[in-house]
Amino acid sequence: MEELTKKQAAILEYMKAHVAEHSYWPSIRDIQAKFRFASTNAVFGHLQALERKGVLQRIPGAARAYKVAPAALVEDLSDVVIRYEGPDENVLQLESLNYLGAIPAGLPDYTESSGVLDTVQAPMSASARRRPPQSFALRVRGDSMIDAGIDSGDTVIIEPGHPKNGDIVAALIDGETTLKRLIKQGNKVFLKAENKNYPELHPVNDLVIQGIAKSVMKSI
Amino acid sequence: MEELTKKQAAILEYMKAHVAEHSYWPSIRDIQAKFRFASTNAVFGHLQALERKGVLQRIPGAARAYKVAPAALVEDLSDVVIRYEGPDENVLQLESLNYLGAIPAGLPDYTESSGVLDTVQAPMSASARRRPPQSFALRVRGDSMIDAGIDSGDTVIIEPGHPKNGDIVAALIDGETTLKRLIKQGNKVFLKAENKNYPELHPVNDLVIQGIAKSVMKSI
DNA sequence: CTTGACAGTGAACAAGTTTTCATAGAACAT
DNA sequence: ATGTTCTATGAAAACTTGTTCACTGTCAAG
Repeated sequence: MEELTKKQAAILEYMKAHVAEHSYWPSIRDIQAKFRFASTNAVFGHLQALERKGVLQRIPGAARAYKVAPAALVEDLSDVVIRYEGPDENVLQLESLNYLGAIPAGLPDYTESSGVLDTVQAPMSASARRRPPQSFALRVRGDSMIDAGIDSGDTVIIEPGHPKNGDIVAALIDGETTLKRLIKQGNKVFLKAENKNYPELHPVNDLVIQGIAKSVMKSI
Repeated sequence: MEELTKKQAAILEYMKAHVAEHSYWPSIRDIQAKFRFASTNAVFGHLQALERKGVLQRIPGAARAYKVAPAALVEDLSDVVIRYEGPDENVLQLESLNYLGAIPAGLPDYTESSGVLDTVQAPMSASARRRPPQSFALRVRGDSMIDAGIDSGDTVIIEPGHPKNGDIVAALIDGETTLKRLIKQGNKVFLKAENKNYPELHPVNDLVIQGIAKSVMKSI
């Protein structure tokens, strides 16, 4: 995906933050004011660029109406990836859920991960972080991760990034998204189901990591 | 809280559904079209009513710009509530986190609760539901709910609604939000910590329920 | 040294939207 | 009977907002 310029990224961030805080999108003039542009057209150009680069969708003619694109998450896994050979019977069946459109703003850095959602209202929660916008949610079907505390019906929040050995990842296998633990032994990569009944390691090739599972969400 | 008329409720529902599906608010004309009004003013009147009744906040003059009121959730618990007498040592300390502004859509009904987030990308997940916009998230501090699988550091998603006996609720006690199980015995109401070490029931008065805990979110 | 992407100004237009005004029937309580 | 609330129409006013046009400048790549 095409890279965003600094200004473009800043504007996109501002827009998301605005939605998060106010629950509605800023107008072009709102953005103009925020960035001290002398012309609305400066903003207009950036919005065009953001749309061209696929990260923002505008609704022509409509006021304060946008969508953030579902974010392409294909990582390069560099040295790791080989080829995938055949379907996996024990894969988790996952439905694709859209991650919540707007992520509340607050602190600018979300490089370090662990927290949840984000803070806006409480000043004391200044240490909270937010998810990168490309995060998405998956609803789990199947029991292959029950030993990791992830049950069928749970929703898993996936974030982009380079997975480390041992991470639980969402991987695209045979056109389907699966959730498993990533195991690296020597120069081989395996996907491991966290279920005593399926103890085997599955060697994989052509692995496309969609993101790293950061948190589970369970209904009470 | 003042009751909504059927039409008002329907319009509010539609608006929420629209935000959920498109990530931006409908215009008055959108609503007019949806309900087959011959005049925009029909909608306008309803919006005024919704604002007057405190469930919707309009931003005067701005297009497609609304907020849903932080849900006047002061339930009537009618026969139930008495008075609160003194601080509770075992309350959960919670930080207030903002719930994600926009919820992806799909189906229009979210009266029945249980699921998580929602679907947009996958057609197969048509059965998924979404949260009411007034939902919010709380980060848990303390261990008084560990027996319910809610640990310190977890994030709990709270939804508005009338709690049933046995529900885990977020309640405002002494100015602080606490998370406990709601127990109704006869005409008395108690808040119960889910921790073997604190087995007592705490009778409460002046109980303000902020919402019902629907799901927990755990970091992996 | 030209080309193209990026960034911006300034003004104006057209369309999208909210808001106001005037008017009125139906249901319902007083 | 009478007022009030809810519902709705129809038209117009007023404002907001996205969009376009013409023009300028910077900077890096080819």
